[in-house]
Amino acid sequence: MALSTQPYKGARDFYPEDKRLQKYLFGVMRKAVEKYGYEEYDAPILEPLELYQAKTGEEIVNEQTYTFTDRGQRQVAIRPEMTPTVSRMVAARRQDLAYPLRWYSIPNLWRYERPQRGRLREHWQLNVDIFGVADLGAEQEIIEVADYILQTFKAKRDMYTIKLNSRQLVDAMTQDYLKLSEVEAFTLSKLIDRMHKMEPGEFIAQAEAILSPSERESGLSDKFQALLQSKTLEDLPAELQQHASVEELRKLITALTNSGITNVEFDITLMRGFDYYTDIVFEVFDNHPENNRSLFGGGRYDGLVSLFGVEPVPTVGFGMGDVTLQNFLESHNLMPQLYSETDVYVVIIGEIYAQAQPAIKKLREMGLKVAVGIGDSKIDKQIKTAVKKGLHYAIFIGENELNNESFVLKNLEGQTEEKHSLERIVSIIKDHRKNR
RNA sequence: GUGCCCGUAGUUCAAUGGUAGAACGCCGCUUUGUGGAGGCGGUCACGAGGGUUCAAUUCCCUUCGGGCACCCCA
Repeated sequence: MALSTQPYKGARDFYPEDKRLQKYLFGVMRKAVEKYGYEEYDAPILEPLELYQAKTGEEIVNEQTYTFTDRGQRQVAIRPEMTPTVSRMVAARRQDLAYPLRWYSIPNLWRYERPQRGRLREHWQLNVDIFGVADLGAEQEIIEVADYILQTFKAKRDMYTIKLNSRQLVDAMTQDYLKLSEVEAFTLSKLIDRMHKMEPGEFIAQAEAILSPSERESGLSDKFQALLQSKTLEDLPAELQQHASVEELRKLITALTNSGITNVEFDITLMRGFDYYTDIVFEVFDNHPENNRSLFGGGRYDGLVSLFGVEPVPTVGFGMGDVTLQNFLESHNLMPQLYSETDVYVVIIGEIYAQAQPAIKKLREMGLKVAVGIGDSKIDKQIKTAVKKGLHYAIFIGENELNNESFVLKNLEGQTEEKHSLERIVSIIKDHRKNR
């Protein structure tokens, strides 16, 4: 029985053309976030399991995290997300760092799931966080950065919507306004998270199941449903309008709108999966009918750093997954044509490989990325190889060329050939590289 | 973990209760200093196991693999 050539379930092989795409995506991300002064960090893919047990969210830790016991009997997890790790790093140097801290990373993360569209077991996720800013300026900047990245990918505003909510508003709603117990409030928040995926009747039935009999009788269910109909902050009941979080959301929406980000809206049903969010949360939704889903999101998590026994550090951040981003870009036709890194293929004619070396070396010294047709004596095969690799140019080097110091430059797309000196060839190819 | 769909050449697909075809690809030849056109030739497949049957790639079951949705989430 031969070995399988398939990659591990839910993980991807990156062939050169795939890696090229990944490099493009990551390159755009890096360039965008660095424009805002964010610095790259990294960390191990393995962490002690208990790092995730405190705040990540029950299901993710218990059922979706890859774990094993190492030879020293330690419980080890393959990181399912980056936020606990970066919080650990900040806590470790809590006193030494220059706040506000602007950090980013593009780690690969693992979750044991059944793969499907937009979700695999291994994915790469841009994590962007700002540490040490307690006021709304942090949310504003983080959302601006998130938006800027999409803009850099040439997305238009009608392609996506940025939805905002506040965990504090949700708490005020469930605990103060509806007077639910903490357990009921938590269960209800998870249910609200799924509201848009359910039939209204089904949703009501499940919501009522959470409430106690006396709560049902006092008409709480109606009150609750009316609440969820709120499409804007102004639709909220007067009692809730007084809550500080409403004013915060209002300020944030105004600030973002003023800076040109007009596709933001309040969404009372937005929850986010992680338990560590403490205040404002946001999520970016794809508006494309074929890919109508959450793309990525984030929010404020002021309590994580202090889990490591140091003074709290207020934090806002988000994580953008590569798989969903790719779906987004494909749905909206925003994927660019990508080319090989290699500039030119040298076709060797005859047994002159050794004699051709100085010319090849010169091409590289003058700045070209040069692949040489070794291993094949036949010219047609060498040309075919270059075409198949998607290169634009081939240079022929044979006895005549070496004697005359004039080389045939073949444009593999236009099927044209010109004879030039090496210097001239290099400048032609460099021009082409610049313009594509 | 639950549900639905699907496993046939390298790839995308087809047909059939009597052991399979195409397209593209690949290899060779078609002027041994020129590819992508055309021509000729060639290469390569029924995921695995069991059952029903005279006979299974086809029907049934199991298993493995893949896809999609749910759960959850990026």
